[in-house]
Amino acid sequence: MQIIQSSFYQRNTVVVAKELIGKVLVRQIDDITLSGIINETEAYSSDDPACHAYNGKTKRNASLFGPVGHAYVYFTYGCHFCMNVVARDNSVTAGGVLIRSIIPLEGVESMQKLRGNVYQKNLANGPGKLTQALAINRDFDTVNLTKKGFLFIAESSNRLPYNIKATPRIGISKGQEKPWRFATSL
DNA sequence: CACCCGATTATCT
DNA sequence: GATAATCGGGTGT
Repeated sequence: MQIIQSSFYQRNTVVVAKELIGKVLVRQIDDITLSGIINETEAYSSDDPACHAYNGKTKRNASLFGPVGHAYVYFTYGCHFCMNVVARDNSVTAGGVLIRSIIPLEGVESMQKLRGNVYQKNLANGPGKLTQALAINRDFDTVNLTKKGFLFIAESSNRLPYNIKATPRIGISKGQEKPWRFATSL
């Protein structure tokens, strides 16, 4: 299992979003491993009105301005967490990639318990769902994902996805024209 | 299967 | 006081 280094994230946010498709998100809970293949992402950078960091740094979005390869986790709609990976080049002050969906790989039974026994297809196919399936909460904000620990991202041993589609992003009111959502069905 | 709506809270105006 | 990078359950076709 090869962990992705921070240099991977020190590039244009949109490029990182696209290339994160097919990587493996790993969550280690004590001696249990939960993992899944990332198959849907969205790019948000500070030059984009849809980005949380567009209007400057606040307490909530501070980690988007922090070191690349770390997590940005926020709470929304009163009941859901969403997870981003901080990624940007030097042309912007903040940026991150929203992980929207993973395909469960290891620890499926544990994910089902965390999710309340839903079918595998619906286990982690949404930003709020995957954080619940992996037991990710606000405490994971600023966690370093480039070191082996309880949460990190690794190269996949599976074949690379071949049909990545770029489409407009979901659930936003500004910047809707940018095709910065990436998805694959593997 | 399409559409509608409530939950529930941090953040900003 | 309004809004939000969502979800799941409900209703109606």
